[in-house]
Amino acid sequence: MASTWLLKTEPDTYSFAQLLKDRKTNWNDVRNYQARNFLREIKVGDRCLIYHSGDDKAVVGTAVVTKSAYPDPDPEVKGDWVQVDVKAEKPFATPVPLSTLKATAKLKGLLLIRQSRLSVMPVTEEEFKTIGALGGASA
DNA sequence: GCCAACGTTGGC
DNA sequence: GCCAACGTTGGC
Repeated sequence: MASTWLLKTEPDTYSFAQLLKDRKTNWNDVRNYQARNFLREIKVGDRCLIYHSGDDKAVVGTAVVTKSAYPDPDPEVKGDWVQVDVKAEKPFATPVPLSTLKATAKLKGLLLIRQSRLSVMPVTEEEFKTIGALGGASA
């Protein structure tokens, strides 16, 4: 059974718009053990919310996993880090800002709110649907 | 193995 | 630009 996740990115570094343009990308540069452990649990077909930190601070769209965790192939990378491949699914008609996430009772448990520095985190099916509805995505 | 110091991230 | 949260590092 597929899981749902939230992936955070700095729009200056790699934006969802760029992902839409590329259609798919390797989600690399995660350098946090907790985030890495979540990355390893991600499976092909899992759906992800894409969140922009920094200036946007909003969930901007969804993506689908096309390859589960594999070692970062960059020889410069020291240590046991992994990445996954994702393809763009759809952009939200209306990006859902952090302030809205915080103001929504159903989303009180979001890890994003409790632990803002985590860059890869699980979300529940219900949270995924709730955020999708707020963003105007058709399920 | 503990804890203080320090660095980084991200929101305001 | 500041501050809070949290992770990492290094001394003991």
